[in-house]
Amino acid sequence: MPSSTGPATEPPADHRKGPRRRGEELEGAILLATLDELTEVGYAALTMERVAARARTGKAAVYRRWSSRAQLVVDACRLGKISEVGLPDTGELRADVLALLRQMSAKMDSPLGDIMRGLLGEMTRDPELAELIRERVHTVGPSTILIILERAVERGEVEPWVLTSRRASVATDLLRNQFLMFGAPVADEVLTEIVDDVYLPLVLSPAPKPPDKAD
Amino acid sequence: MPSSTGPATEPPADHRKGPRRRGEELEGAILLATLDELTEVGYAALTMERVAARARTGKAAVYRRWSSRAQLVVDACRLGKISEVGLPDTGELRADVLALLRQMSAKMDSPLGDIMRGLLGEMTRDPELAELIRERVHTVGPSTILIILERAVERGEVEPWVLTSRRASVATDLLRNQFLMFGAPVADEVLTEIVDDVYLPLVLSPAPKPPDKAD
Amino acid sequence: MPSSTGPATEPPADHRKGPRRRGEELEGAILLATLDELTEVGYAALTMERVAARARTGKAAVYRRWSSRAQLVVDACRLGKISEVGLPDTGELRADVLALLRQMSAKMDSPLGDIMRGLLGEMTRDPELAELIRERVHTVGPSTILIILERAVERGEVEPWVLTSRRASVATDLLRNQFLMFGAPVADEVLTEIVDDVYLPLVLSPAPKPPDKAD
Amino acid sequence: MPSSTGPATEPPADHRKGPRRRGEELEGAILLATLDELTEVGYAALTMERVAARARTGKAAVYRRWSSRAQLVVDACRLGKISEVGLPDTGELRADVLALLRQMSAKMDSPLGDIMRGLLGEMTRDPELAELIRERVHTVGPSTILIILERAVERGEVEPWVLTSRRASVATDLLRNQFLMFGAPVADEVLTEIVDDVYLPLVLSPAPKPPDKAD
DNA sequence: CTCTAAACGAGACGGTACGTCCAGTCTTCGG
DNA sequence: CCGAAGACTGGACGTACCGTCTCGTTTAGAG
Repeated sequence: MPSSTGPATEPPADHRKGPRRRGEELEGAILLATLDELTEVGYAALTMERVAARARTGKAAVYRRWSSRAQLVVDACRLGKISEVGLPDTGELRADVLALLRQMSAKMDSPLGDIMRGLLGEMTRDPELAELIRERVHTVGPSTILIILERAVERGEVEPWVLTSRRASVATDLLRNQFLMFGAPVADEVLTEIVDDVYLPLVLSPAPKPPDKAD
Repeated sequence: MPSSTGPATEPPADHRKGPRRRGEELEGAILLATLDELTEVGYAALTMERVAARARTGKAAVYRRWSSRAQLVVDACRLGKISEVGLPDTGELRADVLALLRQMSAKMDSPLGDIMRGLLGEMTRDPELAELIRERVHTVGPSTILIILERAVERGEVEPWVLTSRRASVATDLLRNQFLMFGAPVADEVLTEIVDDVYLPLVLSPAPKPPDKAD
Repeated sequence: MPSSTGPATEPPADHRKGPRRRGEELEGAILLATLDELTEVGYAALTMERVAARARTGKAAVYRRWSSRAQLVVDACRLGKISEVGLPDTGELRADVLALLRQMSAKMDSPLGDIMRGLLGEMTRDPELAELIRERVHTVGPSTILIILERAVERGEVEPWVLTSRRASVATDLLRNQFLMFGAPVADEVLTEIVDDVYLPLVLSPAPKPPDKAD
Repeated sequence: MPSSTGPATEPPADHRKGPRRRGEELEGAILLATLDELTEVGYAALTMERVAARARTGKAAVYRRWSSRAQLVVDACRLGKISEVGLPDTGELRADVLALLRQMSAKMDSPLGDIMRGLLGEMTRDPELAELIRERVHTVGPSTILIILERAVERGEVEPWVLTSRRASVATDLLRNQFLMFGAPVADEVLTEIVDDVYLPLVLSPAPKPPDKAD
């Protein structure tokens, strides 16, 4: 409900009369329009043309700021805080991780799921964009789970070396994979399996010893 | 180079003269054209129009068989055995898994990587298609790793319960996630990390005990 | 309503089972389908494809018998007696002619009007077809008005030379022109004008003398 | 030969470089392309696609201005003055009329004949278009013959009431009918028959008296 | 407080591809 | 072996967007 929150601040119906929007005001209007389009028709059907029309501006004003659909959408998500997740803090590692996975799973079942799929497909074309997308996606999980782990370390639940290990992000990585392969919603049973059968055993076990053979 | 292997069997340049292709012959020609397009321009730039032109037929003949780009590409991959991986058999679990991951990683660095990304993005739109894609993708890893595990079980390296555990496919799942998030090629160091730091500890450890609390 | 009169004689729904229709039976089915299409969608939108589908057969079966849409429609009209007009016989020339024009005008306001327009447009392409169409169109007027005139000659209303004069068909020619230029329905006032202001003065006046100058 | 007259003014071969054509310039280019197509392949084979390609523009630019083939062709004819006829002025009614009919007959034997046939078939579908066509066709005859008649009235050859009578346009109406029914070229003998046997007797005779019975 | 340069809105432009429909031709296979 | 049924090649349909561009207008900010 991006734009429905502030109808009073909407621009007048016809901008040929009245003051013309510029700079940040216009940028905001375009991003809002993008969010509306994303929720209504989804990422795949979002076009620059429709976004411009919805924002009551011209395509040039959009292209001047974002050279591709993907970049526009990434920015719109940032504005909409669409991919924000709360930081669980139950005092126990297992509950924290499970809460995080559930939040992520809920996001994936919203329009954000479509968006994530779509953006992943465009990462090949533009390395810069790829970096942007990774940052976005990472805040939905990896960076959060690190904080969760740090607290567990402070509580003594988890040993410090885990924080820099590949094991740290296995839970969110597996959830992401599950979503991409099987779609949303992800069954809660799957989440508990990931936590209890895979993740907790990994982060609670002692440090692995390096393999005998390098290769 | 799908079609370049057999120029002698290629259809004549102009089908207005000469016998008209039908049924399987035509179907094969279309799929070959699809493979050629995939390798030349990639999945994102593949269009029904170009495929039809390249196969020297009309769009209708293509749409009669495949109602969408994605379905066509899935079938073409099947024909081209693009996603086939060999079954490693070194007599040792670690080497087998590492060999599999390396094969998968190589595939992901070929046009198949693009295709995989693109198809994942279209899974939302069509559940039937989603199932097809899952089957395709699963043969590139999950089904193979199960065989590898079974052999390890026979050798006594791994306990049988692992075969039905979520742990079984963690290696390929993490690799897939790594590719989707960070692109190809996947550093060999990452593969060994996945194997030594995550996968082997998981499948070689004793069975997890169920959590104390259900939720 | 060509086909609605005899649903009992309709072919079974699926001809892949059951005996195939051949020869006259199939021919009749195609012509019926053509009439149905003509009344439903009109001449302009009639296609060989739809006719074949409606007759539950293939296009080749249609093309084997009629090499063009126009020829098919001409035959269908013949079957449907669409262009038939009654022969007025009131005992008076003016009333006969007026009755004929009114009949023709009514026909022109039915689907036949569309058909006539359409066929006239295709006469250029095929001289054989042109001849067919002329015959069809001529029975709706010229040939009938000659009979009317013959009776008037017998009654002594009209002099015999008129029968072989260009004047004989002026009434129907003008009506046809009026329809083609201004569409149907043709106002009754126009019909009486044609009769009283043009046609009767022409056929009731004495024979014209040849012009003084040849050119 | 619409476009062949001015190769020097032709647009550059590739409009992707250089300034884009807009407005009237582009409109003119499209109409020229239409005229060229009309003379080369005729009305029936004229397609929006070929016109756009020939004018080196996109289909959208054509559709934006003309929503149908017929409207485009009508405008192109207007530009090409294809249906223009000279105004004969010999000082004698018979010679004037004959000259007009011969001009019209010549036009009908040119591509304009095809065009006229084709457009007549499309009048049913679109009343607005029908009006446009009528205007076009009317300038090729009816409006001209009225001027001829006016002059004859001034010379005393013809009585004034003829100008507002249906008789005035009988010559051109019959010629048009002759063309549509029997095609072009119309034999010169037919033209003289229309003039000497039908038209002159009609316009030179005294005013008709209204019929005794209204119906 | 002008005057200029940039940004804006609107939408036309030259293209590409869409998915559908149809024209005619050719192949297959049933009767 | 004929012919019915239907798949084939080819191409036009009218629409939607792409990313660029032009046009006139509005606005900010420099002088």
